[in-house]
Amino acid sequence: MFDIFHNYILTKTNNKHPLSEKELEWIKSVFVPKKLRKKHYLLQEGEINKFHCFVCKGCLRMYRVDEKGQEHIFQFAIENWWTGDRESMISGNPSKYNIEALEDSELLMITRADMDEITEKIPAIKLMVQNIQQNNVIATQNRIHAAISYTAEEKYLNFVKTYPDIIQRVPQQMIASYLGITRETLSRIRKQSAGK
Amino acid sequence: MFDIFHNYILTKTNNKHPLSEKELEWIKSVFVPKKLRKKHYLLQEGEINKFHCFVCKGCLRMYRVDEKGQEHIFQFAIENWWTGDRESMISGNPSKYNIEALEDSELLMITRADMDEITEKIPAIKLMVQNIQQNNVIATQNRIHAAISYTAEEKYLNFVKTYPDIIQRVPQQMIASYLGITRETLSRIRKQSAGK
DNA sequence: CGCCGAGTTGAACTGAATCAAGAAACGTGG
DNA sequence: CCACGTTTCTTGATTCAGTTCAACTCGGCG
Repeated sequence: MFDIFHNYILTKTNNKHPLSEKELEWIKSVFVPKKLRKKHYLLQEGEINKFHCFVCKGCLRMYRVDEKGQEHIFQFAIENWWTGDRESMISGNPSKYNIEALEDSELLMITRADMDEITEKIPAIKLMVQNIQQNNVIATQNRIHAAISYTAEEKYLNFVKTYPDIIQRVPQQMIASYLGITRETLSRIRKQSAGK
Repeated sequence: MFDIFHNYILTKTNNKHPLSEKELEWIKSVFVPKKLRKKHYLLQEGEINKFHCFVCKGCLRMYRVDEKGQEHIFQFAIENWWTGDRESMISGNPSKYNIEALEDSELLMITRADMDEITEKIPAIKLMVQNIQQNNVIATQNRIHAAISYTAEEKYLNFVKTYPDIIQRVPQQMIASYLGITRETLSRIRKQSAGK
């Protein structure tokens, strides 16, 4: 499991800051491996999110249930993604989100304090975190633009283009939920725009 | 102008890391003051965004124009907010956004490199940046939730609650654009839900 | 004083939601 | 490996929230 993470760090840092033996040991000591079976939960509404979670293997969804009982997916996380409710982690308040494994998954978990410390003290991690934050800013900016500007069809086509690897792994209805449209609408869109 | 910024830093850091004379001087040397008249632009589509901009006074909007000629507002910025197209800054690509002053405004601008440096070397700034990033993560998470879950009315009421100070300063139609609804719909919502 | 941008209101229209019913696809246990 | 139940996807009919188009009001500014 740490091989995957190690590799991820190298990629994120363009091998510019290879990890020393010592640093690697330290990293291994602060991350907690966790296996999560399909349909099991990493976080449930009402709990306080204490960990950043790196996905070595598998697929998860982070979603919220509104007053009408409707589910809304905030994020999918597959290999080499991070998940966790950042709001709960930052504020210390109970989370409004659930994080559920859609496949059997393998994770590496780390507390916020440990993460802050290794980020501060290991150059490779610092670079990695910067890289993640930047990608996140861009992705977020684009997601908001899509949400307020696009039609249902445009939202779907944009998603396919942006996350081709996720399309194949998660049920349609969850894509619909992520996009803020109904599964019926998505089904019709797919039929109608097949081959575009 | 720097008084306002200095105050802002103190607030953001709970006075835990007051700035030394030297630090203040340094800060003054890397920020460039800029006045911008109403309807003038801080950034136009196609330009590369080079600066982080802190708003000391005034009000701006950051928006994008889609293929159909429709404007979509990504952000409003009033006193004590930061603005700028982070995507363009990070990627170095031409921006798809415009930033326009809605009122006569006074800004403090700083290049990314300078910002990175003072963030690294001045503890108060580091704390401030962390604080901003955290607020940003939370605000963003909530905005996405609102965009994919709420009805037009809920979006508006949520906006009023979240940004009561902005409501009074910007035209209705721009609020509508920010929320991803039409000005007519917003007008009807306001009439119908008056007093809620 | 006249014009222009902002906001409102009405009527017609439409994209997407809702409701309902089947058809595939999938996984699990016998 | 098949049979059964469950979940996912599709399709149709209907409804509705929100858009579009158009006309009109209001307030401010030049």
